[in-house]
Amino acid sequence: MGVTIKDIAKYAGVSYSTVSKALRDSPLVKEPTKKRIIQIANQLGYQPNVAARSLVSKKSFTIGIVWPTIERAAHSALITSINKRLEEYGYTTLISINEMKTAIDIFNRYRVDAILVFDDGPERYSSPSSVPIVTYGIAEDPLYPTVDVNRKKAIFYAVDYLCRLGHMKICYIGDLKKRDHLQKEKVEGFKQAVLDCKLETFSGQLIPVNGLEQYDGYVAAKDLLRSEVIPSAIVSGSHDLTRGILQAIHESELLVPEDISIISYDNIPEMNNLVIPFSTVGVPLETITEKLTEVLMDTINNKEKEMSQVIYLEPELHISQSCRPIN
Amino acid sequence: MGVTIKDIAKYAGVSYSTVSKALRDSPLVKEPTKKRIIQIANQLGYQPNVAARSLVSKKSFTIGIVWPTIERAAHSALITSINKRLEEYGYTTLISINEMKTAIDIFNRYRVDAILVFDDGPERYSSPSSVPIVTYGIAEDPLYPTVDVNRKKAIFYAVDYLCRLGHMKICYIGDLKKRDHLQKEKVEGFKQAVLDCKLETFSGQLIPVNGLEQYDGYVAAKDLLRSEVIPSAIVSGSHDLTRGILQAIHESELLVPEDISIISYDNIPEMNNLVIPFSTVGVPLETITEKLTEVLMDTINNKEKEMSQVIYLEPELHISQSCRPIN
DNA sequence: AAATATAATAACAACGTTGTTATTATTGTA
DNA sequence: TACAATAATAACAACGTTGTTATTATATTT
Repeated sequence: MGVTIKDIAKYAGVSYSTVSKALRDSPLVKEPTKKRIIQIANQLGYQPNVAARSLVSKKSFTIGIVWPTIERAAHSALITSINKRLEEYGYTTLISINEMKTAIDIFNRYRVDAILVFDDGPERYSSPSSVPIVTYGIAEDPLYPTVDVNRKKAIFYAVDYLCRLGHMKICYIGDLKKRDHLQKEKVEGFKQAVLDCKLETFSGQLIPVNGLEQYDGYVAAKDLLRSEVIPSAIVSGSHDLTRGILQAIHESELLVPEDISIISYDNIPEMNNLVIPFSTVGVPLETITEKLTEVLMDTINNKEKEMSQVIYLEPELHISQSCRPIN
Repeated sequence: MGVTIKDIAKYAGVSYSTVSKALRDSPLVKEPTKKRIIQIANQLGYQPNVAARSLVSKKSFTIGIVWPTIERAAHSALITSINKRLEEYGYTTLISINEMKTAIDIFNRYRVDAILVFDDGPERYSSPSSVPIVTYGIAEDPLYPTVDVNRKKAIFYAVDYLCRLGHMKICYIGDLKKRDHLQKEKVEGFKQAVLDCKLETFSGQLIPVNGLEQYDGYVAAKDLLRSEVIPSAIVSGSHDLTRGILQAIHESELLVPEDISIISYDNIPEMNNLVIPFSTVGVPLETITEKLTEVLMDTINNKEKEMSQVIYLEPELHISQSCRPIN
């Protein structure tokens, strides 16, 4: 069925080892021969068999991405970006949407060169893996080398910015559950900022959501707007929540930022596709991409020793049009 | 690095071929030996090397999914469903988000058993592939066996339903460009229904969008609501557009379905997460999953001859709360 | 022109697995 | 007890590739 180097060899009247070398552009084969072989290979539609190649060379030039939360839009932009970046290094990415443990097993069977795990959610299994793993997500007590965002600082920056604009009554909408470390950190950042900036504290300042989907944000914001104390600004815990919050606000005939200011965690291109370009706080997509790619390459090239186990990325404040000063 | 059957063999004091048979549960190896070997394999964290296995057996039990339009939310639910269904057949799925041609090449190198292409968009390349390909999408002049939705009928049903509710002034929001066959079909269904149901025709009845994202729907609906002729009902060309349309409607302080009825193409679970549960027209997710899985399995088992090149799925009307009768 | 150095190609082992064939151990039968 | 029949295990080739080693063809030196 598939064309092999032996087919090419027969066709070209050379040995198959010569074909192998010719296709890998080895200097050990004469230029005209090389050219002729490549020509024949193209003509026959040859595709190297990854299985055979990686069996002997122990390299697959493939990175497995574990992405169980396929619905999370925030990640699709990042994955697209990483895929493109890795391509420049000659690496291909393959994605599995199975749960973490299963996906890691699959990629181990495929002997990919490294695995990148998008580690949302509080469930965590350590899976025995002979393939090196890098995670993007939870830095607390990491099972593997991890790239993480300094979420606490991110939310701190958000509040600080609003404070500098003159806002005194600020709410946070996000996951308040204790067990989810990712979300907990953000809450801590918020509390810290409220304290440091000497802002008002009031009951109902921290608004919980049931999940991290758009709808959860909608419901939470709806509740908030129904209450008597309406803040002058809201900090939203994630992109998807923000969309829901916006929905609720529009239904209440309020305008952003005239009537209420919002700033969102998550710094992805989609933030500009909202009704108004959004002010955000978070690590720019390219920065995450760069760092993750770098860590992956270092891991593959056995530079783990020189790497620290956890890398924190510094968030940035991105000012756009969703917040206005209070006079 | 990785544990091989030879390691297990050494450990168990048997030949590696016995290990191979034991792990594949062959009757040729004695029960106690088998048990002991499996025990050791687990203990050592053995993962079979897919490369070696598929090299000799010419089977990988893997299906490659080509999904260049990773951002399209509508597909993520379908892919999740298919992944789960194929698992029941003992197949693993791997996803590539590279452009169609590249992705097909990659999966050919990996010698997956079949490739499933999500073929949105008008750009189409035929790539030489020794691995069988099935596409979900464009049935017109298909390059490979294709599963498609009868979109024309779907939109027809939508209009017909609105008509039976008494609506006379109905708009269609969607892509009107000539070159995109997927979208063109829907427009045809709309025109046909308007004719057959003897509905009003008026200028501005067909509202074009620039893309298929939420924002495109928002802009289009915004335009519509600014014009003097506001219809009593809207047919939306896709889930993402619908979200945008809803946004615009809420901003105009109109209510669905009290002030305006909407029905949307696309029949995915997310439709229930909108502000109100949505009436839709389309093929239920499970039906698509079932058919795609069936076609993939048939393709792998060389039953192409018995298969027709194009399979049209029949859409269904799903009535929920986004449309109301006109009295 | 013969001997040697070098360039080009061919041959072969290895990677980890499976399926087939060969060998050895254990029965059952006369 | 000896012999065949069968059960259990071992040995080996093959899959398509790469890297190393062996062979042959060509160029260089004297």
